[in-house]
Amino acid sequence: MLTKAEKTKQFILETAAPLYNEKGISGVNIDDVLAATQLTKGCLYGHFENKEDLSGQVIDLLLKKISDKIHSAVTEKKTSKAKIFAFLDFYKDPIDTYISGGCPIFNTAVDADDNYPLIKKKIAGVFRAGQQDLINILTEGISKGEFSSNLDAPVFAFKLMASIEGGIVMCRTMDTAKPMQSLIKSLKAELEQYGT
Amino acid sequence: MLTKAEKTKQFILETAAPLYNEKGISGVNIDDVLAATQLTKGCLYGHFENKEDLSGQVIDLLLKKISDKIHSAVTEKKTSKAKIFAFLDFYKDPIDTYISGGCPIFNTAVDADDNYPLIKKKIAGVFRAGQQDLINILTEGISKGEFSSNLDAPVFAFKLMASIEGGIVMCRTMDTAKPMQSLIKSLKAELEQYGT
DNA sequence: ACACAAATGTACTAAAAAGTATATTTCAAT
DNA sequence: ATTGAAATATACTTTTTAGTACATTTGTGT
Repeated sequence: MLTKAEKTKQFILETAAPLYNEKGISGVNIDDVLAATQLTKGCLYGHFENKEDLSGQVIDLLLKKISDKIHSAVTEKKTSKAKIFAFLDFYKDPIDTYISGGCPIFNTAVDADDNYPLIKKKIAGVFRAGQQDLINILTEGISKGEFSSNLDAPVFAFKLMASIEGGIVMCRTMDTAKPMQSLIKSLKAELEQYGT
Repeated sequence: MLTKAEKTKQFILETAAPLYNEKGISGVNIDDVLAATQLTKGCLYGHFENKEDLSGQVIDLLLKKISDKIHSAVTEKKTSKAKIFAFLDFYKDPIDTYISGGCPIFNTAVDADDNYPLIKKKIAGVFRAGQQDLINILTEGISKGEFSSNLDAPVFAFKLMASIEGGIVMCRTMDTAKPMQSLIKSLKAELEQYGT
């Protein structure tokens, strides 16, 4: 069973997560976290050494949550095509996102670039892992005859991720989900061109 | 002729611009700007009311600079295809960007979302204008017979922007320009499918 | 139920950042 | 060259944010 302290710590992390996703690392301050959790400084600093410690653990949680969620959405499908489609559909609503504030991977990537080299490295790992997952799915699809071998898996995997992530930010800024639907359709159609 | 004060103000804005692009609005503090410009508070506050005023004007400059630069890179080409290619090539080096720190439009978009509604609106305008520019180019290409009328201009324009912007962030995070080259090639090939 | 440790709250200090008052310097018109 | 206004520097105050010391409360094994 989880001890009270462990529960509290987890609660702080979970509560701070959307805050960090919305405001960015340097945009969040301790008082924001205290207000959101309704806890006090003594309590917070009992669980985290300092702000940097808190930030690091919140980012880790954010990245883990979204990665797991995507991974499970994808792996529950059977065919390669269905898996790729599931990945795309995961992002179909860029306004009301899994964690409030957009895609944490991308938000943190922009935030960490030039500022937090350690976190930047983590995100790079997440990007690489994500791309590799997609490459594996596409490659398997090719070897099973689902897709033509003309499909360049690494390039298409990158294109999928880049356009989805870019699309989310654009849609959020313009306050509309519509272009995202069209984008996803277009990417699906692009993949189907390689269908056999 | 520019008065001394106008020159100084411009100098502050130009010097602060890359700082803002790298660190984000809430990541920059006045002392950073003073250090970069080698000026003093008295001078800075002589030209700007407060930090918000400075931030607003810096962001405006960033957006104007990049928009102008892209616009001129595109309009100097003659055919629609060459224009689109010029747009893509503009972003071919995501590491060493026009203004240090990546694409200011995108960086600011992520930064402003959830935090600075006013700036968010400005970026939305920039996105819309950019998309419209691309749509016009594509539509003209269709009417002139350069591209098939099967090409869905708004969707493809959005796809171009989204994937480019997403690609920049991914490349910067992973510290490699290569995927960007492949992405651009792929987008060019995609457009050429509609060639007549 | 008790005791002790773990967890949390309160009230503070320290540090960092923003902003201001005023002195000094520099520029540009006479 | 002189003078007044504009521009800039210096030295401060204020505000905000991070962090700490210690008192109080709460949970848990005996």
